Amino acid sequence: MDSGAVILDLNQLRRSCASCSLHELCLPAGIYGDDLKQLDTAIRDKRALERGSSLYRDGDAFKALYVVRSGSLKTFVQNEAGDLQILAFHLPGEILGFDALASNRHVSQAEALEHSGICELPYDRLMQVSNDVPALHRQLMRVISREMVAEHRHLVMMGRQPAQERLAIFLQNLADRYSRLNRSDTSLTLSMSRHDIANYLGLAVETVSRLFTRMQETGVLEVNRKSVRILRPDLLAELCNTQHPAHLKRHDHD
Amino acid sequence: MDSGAVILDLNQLRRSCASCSLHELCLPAGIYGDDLKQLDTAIRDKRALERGSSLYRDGDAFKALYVVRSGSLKTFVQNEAGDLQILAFHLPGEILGFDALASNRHVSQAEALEHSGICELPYDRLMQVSNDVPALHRQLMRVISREMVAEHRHLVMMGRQPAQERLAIFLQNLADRYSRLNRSDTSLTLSMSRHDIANYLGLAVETVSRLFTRMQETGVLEVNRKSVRILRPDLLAELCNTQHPAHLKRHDHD
DNA sequence: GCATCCAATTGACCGAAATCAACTGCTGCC
DNA sequence: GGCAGCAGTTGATTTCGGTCAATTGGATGC
Repeated sequence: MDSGAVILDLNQLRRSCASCSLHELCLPAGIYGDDLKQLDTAIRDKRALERGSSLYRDGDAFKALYVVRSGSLKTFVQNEAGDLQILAFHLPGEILGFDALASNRHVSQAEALEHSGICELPYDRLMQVSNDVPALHRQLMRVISREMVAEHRHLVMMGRQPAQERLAIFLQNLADRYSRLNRSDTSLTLSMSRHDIANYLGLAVETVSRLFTRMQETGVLEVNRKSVRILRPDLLAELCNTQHPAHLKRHDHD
Repeated sequence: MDSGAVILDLNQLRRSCASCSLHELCLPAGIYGDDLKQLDTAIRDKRALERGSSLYRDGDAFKALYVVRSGSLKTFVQNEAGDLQILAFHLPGEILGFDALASNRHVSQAEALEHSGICELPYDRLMQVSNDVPALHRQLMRVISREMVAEHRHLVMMGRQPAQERLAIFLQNLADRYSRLNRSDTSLTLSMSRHDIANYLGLAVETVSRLFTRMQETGVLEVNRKSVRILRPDLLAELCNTQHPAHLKRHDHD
């Protein structure tokens, strides 16, 4: 209400990249000194996003890339027939919006899974800065490439893995990313619904629910609604790689 | 054998971007005049690739991006457990190798499906040129983004679509790309095996075979080994979008 | 505090596609 | 020319995960 609150909010949001705790995980990785200061000028802060509200939608004009500063989001596409596919869940430090580079329109939607803070990187500013800072361009490409590689993993999972492995891989991947954020990698708080998990994994909600139960019964997890504790990381790792049918494996290559 | 043959071969391969028939579909799209000449200096020609031989493999150091000039390739990943997933089939004008930008190593393999010609774009030269030609950077990002969007479509297919739709979508997509190359979009010559198609679609070979038979029986296709004629494009389009279960559709978004 | 609503779980049943198996027919090689 | 070997097809059977249905239980609101 009063201007004090506004200033406080701005202080919280307006922080330079150099002092941001996500520094090493975010776009600035590998960019230093004056270059980093210049990058700072390209970053516009963005108000917080409430759970369920959208950062961008399918068809929106491309204006900026976005970095998750806090909270989490999901991105998804919908085809003409209306089927919805979740592409990814995004944790702090991760960059969204690359889908729009091709056509200057977003072809997916990004929605907050919880109260989240976002840094906005207006694309034209970013391009201006990267004229002076060649490293920025390379870093941007690296980040996109990283995202492509992650998508490849998703694709392998969807094409080849049975249900239990999918969930195991999903949980392990989340745990890995949590630990990179210096959070516990054995005690996860899932910000997405079972429905979202199921959709992301290409499974039915019921299957995901049953798998959670089964993994709890076998002592791998302790599940309590959104909170998942990994009791046996070793067993979870095993579940990620059980043997499956031969025809899916490498054929004659090599 | 004689030097005449060598010169002919070089003539065929060493052609500037400006005169290349793939011009408008390839990296040079949107780059003109002197900029295009400069881009030309970054392009090293590459010998032809025989069917079954690899352009790069998992673990290879990243040196260059590659453009398919003629023929076709498949790219695939293999996880630790050995399951292989084909990521894409690449037709003339398409660019490969972006997966290596993230880590400076390829994390996938590219293999020729038939005798193919390749343009090599050494990455350091490309970066040098793009310092002078800002449009090149943007174009590169656009191309990567386009690839990401294509991967999203693949992901929707894998996660949500039943078998017949997958094959229909695959064929229609191929037909579209053929027509952009000014080839017939009703008469396809599949350079990949049934095995490859099945793997790409996340299905068993037998399922793919049965689907081809069924689509022939219903008069949609005329199939003869590698050659597929689309008799009823309208029916094929319908098959791409039949109705499926409600839980996969959009939930409350909007 | 209680009613409503929706997320999540659990159970029973079903079906699409995988697996297993047999066979056909190219293709290439001696 | 004939045979080996593999790609592809076809059929029978199984199975994993989806669908349908009922129930639980945590939140939210009055």
